[in-house]
Amino acid sequence: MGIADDAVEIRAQGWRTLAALHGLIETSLERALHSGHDLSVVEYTVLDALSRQDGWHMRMSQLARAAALSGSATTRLVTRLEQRGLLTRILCADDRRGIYTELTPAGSELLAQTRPTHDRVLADALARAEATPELAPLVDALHRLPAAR
Amino acid sequence: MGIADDAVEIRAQGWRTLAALHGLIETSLERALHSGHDLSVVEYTVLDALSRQDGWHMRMSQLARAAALSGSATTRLVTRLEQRGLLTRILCADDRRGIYTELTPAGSELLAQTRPTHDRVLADALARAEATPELAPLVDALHRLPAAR
DNA sequence: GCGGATATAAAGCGCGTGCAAGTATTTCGT
DNA sequence: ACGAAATACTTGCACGCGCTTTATATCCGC
Repeated sequence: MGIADDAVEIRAQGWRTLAALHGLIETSLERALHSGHDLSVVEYTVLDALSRQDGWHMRMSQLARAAALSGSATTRLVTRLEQRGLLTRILCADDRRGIYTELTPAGSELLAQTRPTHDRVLADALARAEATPELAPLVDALHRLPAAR
Repeated sequence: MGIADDAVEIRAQGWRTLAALHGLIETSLERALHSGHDLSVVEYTVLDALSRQDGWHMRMSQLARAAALSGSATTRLVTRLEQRGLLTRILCADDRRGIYTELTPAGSELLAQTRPTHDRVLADALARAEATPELAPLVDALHRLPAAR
């Protein structure tokens, strides 16, 4: 086994760890948000991304990138949230192909109610991951991430 | 904003980064494996996990954990792969409630054919991620992960 | 032995996803 | 200025997933 093979194995190992941690967190969040606030993780992600734009709007395609979703999934997700009155579609004047989305007051409120749950469950999931030998190093790295920017 | 709020924000930021990187890799792999070898990422993960046990078998529940899947999904996944002749169910002698799964020669062969694609696409996705400012630090951390064990 | 817990299967249900095809609108080449 | 190519979003379709229920076989403590 040469150096190149090692590199391949290291990447694969890293990816497996990443996937495992992601799965753990996602499952925890999914259950908590769904049962407590009728929101899926992607839905929360979208609302959160919109709120982070603070008063400004986002295009569907930007939203798709932010949530790592396909175009079609984004359309339906936005439709879903729009019908629940959590956001609004705004046709854009300068490029009439584009559609902006914006949080409604109801959307902001639901997000505010949900955020504590989200943060608590996230902290909890990370703590559990840290107690798992295979995942601990990644969790550590994650905590140190902002310093590296 | 106090120290506690900072910690919450750091966790959320880390989770967003993790999710973004995971999504990028998963989408790349999904497309490549599906179009090139008729395998989904989960299916590949399962075959890979089985091969890594090297001659030994895995229980359904272990498989479920390894692939971050629910019980029902695992049953169907194994059934699917079994019908394609890639693995076999083996009733276990010592605990006859349990069912072991084992790669067939055909499964090993398909895995061997698929692995190069998998590794290439993974390397490629990581390279693209490293070129993205927000993701680069995490990718770095991932590379350094094995050293931290 | 007997009863409660555990491991898996199978089937039904609703749901969200990606892909491919379709429509509208803008941009570009000449 | 006109048609082709590119872009933004939508819709039809098939598929896999999670959850729940029903069923079966097996193990373990008492």
